[in-house]
Amino acid sequence: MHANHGKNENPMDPDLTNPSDALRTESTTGILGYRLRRAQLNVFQRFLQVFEEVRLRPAEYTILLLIADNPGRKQTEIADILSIKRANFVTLVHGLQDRALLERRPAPGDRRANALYLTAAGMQFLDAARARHDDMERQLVAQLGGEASRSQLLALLDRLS
Amino acid sequence: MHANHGKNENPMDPDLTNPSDALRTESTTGILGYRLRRAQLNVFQRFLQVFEEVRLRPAEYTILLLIADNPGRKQTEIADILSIKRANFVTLVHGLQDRALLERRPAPGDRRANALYLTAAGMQFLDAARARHDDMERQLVAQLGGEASRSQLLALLDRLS
DNA sequence: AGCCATTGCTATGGAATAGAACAATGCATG
DNA sequence: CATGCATTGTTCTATTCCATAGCAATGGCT
Repeated sequence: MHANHGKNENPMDPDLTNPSDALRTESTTGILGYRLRRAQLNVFQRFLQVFEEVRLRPAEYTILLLIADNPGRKQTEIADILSIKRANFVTLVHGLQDRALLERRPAPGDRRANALYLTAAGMQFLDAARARHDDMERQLVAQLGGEASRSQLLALLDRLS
Repeated sequence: MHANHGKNENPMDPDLTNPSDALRTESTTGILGYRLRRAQLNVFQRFLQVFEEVRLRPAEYTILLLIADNPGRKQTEIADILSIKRANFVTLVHGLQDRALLERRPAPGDRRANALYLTAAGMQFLDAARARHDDMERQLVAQLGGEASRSQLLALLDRLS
């Protein structure tokens, strides 16, 4: 399909125009992983900018979202869904707890586990964050070319997950 | 990986508190950045597995590809294209040079710069890597549902980069 | 009671990424 | 050609993310 190897393209046009010309990047543009990473980095970069003001990072945002929709779940459950190791999840949860955005209450029936809940401040904070994020998402959708493109992209990404 | 063990399901209490029920994840499934990250992590994970045997990481693969298609370019040029900081690029290039896959020759006309070239071993190594990667890519395309889906995905990712 | 799994946690290491600073060199302009 | 500024490769360092190992407390099963 695209196994471009070494020299090819147009043999009549041997690139003798400029010594410090643009580089040839065809070999990377066909790599799905590379393109995925570029796009993901770009989107995350925008997220970091938008949320720098409120000091919220992508992982933290998804944690708050999940707890909001699943109050009372154990740390491990939330961490597993997000594919975050239990060990690393501790720091994240403690950070959010220190900011009084969530609570760790003893889980009923299991004295080992912590049940996670958003505080009132946490819910309020999350609402604001959601609004902020919705704005960002709208920009991305506009960049993609519309809602249809967005769902198309999500469907394709789903097949890679 | 392993979900609930399915041993807590008593017919007596169906879902009063849903102790080990599936979590609600709708809030995250609509987030482009989140989905991008999941897919990218998955693809990278596969790359790492496939290339563990030959000890090649994604960044190194793209470096070799770019040098192969642009021999004699300066480090900064290659690094810039890949959005790798000059400082971090040094380690990567030195590692590949230590493995005799590439050479840093003095750039003609600029005694500060290094011109990068693949060695014969480097080209041979890259050819094998390319074959290995093409196999992986074919698997991904199959997962996506065909070549049309692949180019569609690439086009969409392009709008986010 | 005994054994194993799970939960939250600490400690630690590796890898990616970013910034500061520096010597050598290039380059432009006066 | 002298001087000031920019660039190149480099080292050092800090931060963040991610993975593993291990531990005390607890749960659950037999």
